[in-house]
Amino acid sequence: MKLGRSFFERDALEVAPDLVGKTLVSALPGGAERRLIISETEAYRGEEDTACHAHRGRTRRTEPLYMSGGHFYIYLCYGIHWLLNAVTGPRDLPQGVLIRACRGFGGPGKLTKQLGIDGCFNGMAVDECPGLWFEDEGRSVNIITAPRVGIAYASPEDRERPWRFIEGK
DNA sequence: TTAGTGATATCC
DNA sequence: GATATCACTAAA
Repeated sequence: MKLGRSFFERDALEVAPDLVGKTLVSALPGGAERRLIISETEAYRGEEDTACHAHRGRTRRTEPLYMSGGHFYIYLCYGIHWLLNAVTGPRDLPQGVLIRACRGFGGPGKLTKQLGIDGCFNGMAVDECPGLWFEDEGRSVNIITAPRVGIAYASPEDRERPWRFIEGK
């Protein structure tokens, strides 16, 4: 069953662990579908979170984060890698969940490459996007939490927050 | 460990 | 205008 916007209109800290075990589906050119099971996510939570892109306020890049939950936020990192986020929470509260990995794929940049994701999905609604969506296949998994990675610039307390969610066994 | 890559933010 | 930064990856 396809996940609707209401799934994402909750706090990022609820959505991020819920997303682990869900299926990410992309429609490739030519009609094929690629289905991947999400195995790792991270929550970014508002202007108060110094690791969140929005912590310096609203800019053109972070604009999608301020939309209501249920939209994609996709941006180019290091000039090479598209990173996929799902926007969560109410409108005007910049929260999001970074999809870090799926089963069989080790990193956020690899994921988007594998799924053929690029900036053209940025800002699209998850339930109105013809090429990319989430599905709930009734899978339940154990979750392991850990500190987020790659955010050395954040404040010490934000660096330590256990807002990374990994599929356990 | 380090080079590569380019959009974005921030500073003149 | 310029330059510093960056939620990464692959090669060595």
